[in-house]
Amino acid sequence: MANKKISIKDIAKALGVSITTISFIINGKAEEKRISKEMVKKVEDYVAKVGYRPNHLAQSLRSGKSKVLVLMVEDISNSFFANIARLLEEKAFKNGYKIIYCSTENNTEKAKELIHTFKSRNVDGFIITPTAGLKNEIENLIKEDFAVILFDRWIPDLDCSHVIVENRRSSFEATQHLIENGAKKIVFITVTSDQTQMQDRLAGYLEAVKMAKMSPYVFEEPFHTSTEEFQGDQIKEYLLDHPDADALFFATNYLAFEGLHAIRKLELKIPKDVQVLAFDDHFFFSLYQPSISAIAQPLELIADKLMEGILIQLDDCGKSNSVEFKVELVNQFIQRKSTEFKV
Amino acid sequence: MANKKISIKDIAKALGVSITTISFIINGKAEEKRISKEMVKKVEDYVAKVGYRPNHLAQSLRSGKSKVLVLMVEDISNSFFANIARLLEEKAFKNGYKIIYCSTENNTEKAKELIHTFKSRNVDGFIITPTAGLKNEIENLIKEDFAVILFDRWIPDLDCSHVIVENRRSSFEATQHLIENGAKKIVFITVTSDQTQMQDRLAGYLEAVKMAKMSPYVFEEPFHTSTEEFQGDQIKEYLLDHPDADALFFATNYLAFEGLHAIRKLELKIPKDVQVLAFDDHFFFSLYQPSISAIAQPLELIADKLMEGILIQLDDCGKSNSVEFKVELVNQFIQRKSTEFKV
DNA sequence: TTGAAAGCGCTACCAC
DNA sequence: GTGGTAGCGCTTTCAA
Repeated sequence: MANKKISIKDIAKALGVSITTISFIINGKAEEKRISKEMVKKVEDYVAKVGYRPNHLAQSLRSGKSKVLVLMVEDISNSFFANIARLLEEKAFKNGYKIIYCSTENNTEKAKELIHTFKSRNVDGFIITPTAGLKNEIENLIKEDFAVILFDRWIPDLDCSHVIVENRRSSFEATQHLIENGAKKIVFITVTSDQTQMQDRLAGYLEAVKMAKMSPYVFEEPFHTSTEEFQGDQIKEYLLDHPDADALFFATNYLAFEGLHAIRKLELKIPKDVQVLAFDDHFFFSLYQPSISAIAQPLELIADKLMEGILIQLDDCGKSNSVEFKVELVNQFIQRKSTEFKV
Repeated sequence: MANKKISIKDIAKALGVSITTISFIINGKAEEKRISKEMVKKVEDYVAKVGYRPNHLAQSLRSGKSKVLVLMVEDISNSFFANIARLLEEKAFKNGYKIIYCSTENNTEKAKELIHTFKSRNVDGFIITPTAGLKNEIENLIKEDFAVILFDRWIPDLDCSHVIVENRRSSFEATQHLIENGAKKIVFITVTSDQTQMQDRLAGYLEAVKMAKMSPYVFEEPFHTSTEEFQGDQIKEYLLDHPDADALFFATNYLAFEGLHAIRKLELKIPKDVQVLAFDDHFFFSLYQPSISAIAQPLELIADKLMEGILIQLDDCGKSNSVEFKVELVNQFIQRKSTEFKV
């Protein structure tokens, strides 16, 4: 059991057979290469007996393929990404691929470094939540015929497969919902970011507000992701300055958590004093009291489409660059107590 | 920019220099090998110009090392693991290592398969939340001189480095806290699992209850992890059968979420009707109303110790097996409103 | 039906 | 100071 490592060569020696033959058998090409049944059996038995495992590294080096996909997300501790990761891994596994994840922490330099590392490890494909700074790297990946697919956001002026959701539309409709509920002053709370999904969510809000001839109120926090402290003091200050705000629309769920802290500190009642709504659902929202309305992204479907999109590229290796795989999925609005119609 | 891939050989040809020399320079051995300054400059300039990147795959194949560590957790979408993952990644990066994660989903077969895959990809070390079924695989990893460190739980009868927390003690003290608050019937809610951390948490509870001459009440759900639905109906049934339960101690935070659902459905008041306490803090607990007391594990420290422990093995390559690195860290009890002293 | 051998890109020993 | 070359373990073409 502790035989350091047994290679194809050792087997060849032990069995007095050539390396080639063994390689064929191991790779299921026995039929094709018309190798005798006895030979196959002999080799297979021996392989099973010594517990031989081919060295993937060497296989990759030789073949240029690795059956490994990389998932690069902004922050793996964000529940949206963590869930996508889990779903993707499952699906990849079924298709014979391994997934390895890593977090870019929205650090373009780190992301570049990671991309180079993985490139030189012959991974077959990349699933990425990109930052704008990654445009060149991604372009190169495509040029060099790696399978690439983006999600959550995409990069303008870059022709690349992606899976996103209807950010603008959902945001628009959700805002209208608040308006129908009687909101007069809706504040959109977001972070500074030029990422497309954030821009689209904002756009949807602005559009709905404009259509209702209301004034827009946008509060923008400095960029951060979910992992920081959720104290919400900045939002609290904003609300103190805008005591007549009667609805808050949070661009992400972690912003909503901060907002809930702020609301609590100010002892505001939801939805009586303020309605609350968030983009991107979280199990938390159904448990909080009152429960929080949210726009739920179709996680399972996103993962499905990502696999589908990347497999297309992986399969027809080479001519893939022409493939158009740009998917925009529908979200589901989940109304809960925080936006209940005011009687 | 789109030069498919440029290898060390191409450089050698272009510069009329030998491969060896280039390899030395690239690997910072120019000094040691006393290579002339001009030569170094010539090569470095060219390397920079063409953007040459060494092929890690080939390096690993040759050297047997990869500077990659694998983090295998039960479920990456569980916030505890996701946070550890993020912290570890950061620390690994600083030490020149890459981390790749994967989820075992508590599936021993899948975990074995993953271990084999990574072994044959020459990863340098494994950081694992093991299941009992993994004992053999882990033993082999150690025999084969991979760096290995376990966390969250460990495997009895297996001599392996690990980083865990004081489960039993924290559980004991937390139970006493409930008793001091006047609880007469404390229910410990857990899942069926022989994992050491779960057993220890249970043991701590039992000990404290026994010492107070109270009867233990343990409700055990079938095993599951955080990703399922949080409806809490089983807990609700249990509580209906035990209407006099006046304190609930949840062995994990996701169980607490289920419990909170149940409590809400039963319209019980926290802490008046039932006190609530959970092992493993979650940002949710400080936001929920009333806020929920919890035993917080020292995430940052866990990640630190894991890196420290695995680096020891990585550094003194070979004789590492004798190293004893078994750490048990102290948790922090965070009292919140859900266990406030009853007046 | 099987085998020899080239070579993926790199490291490192040994020679000059 | 610099270069030739033998592999790391595997796939695959070509030959026998």
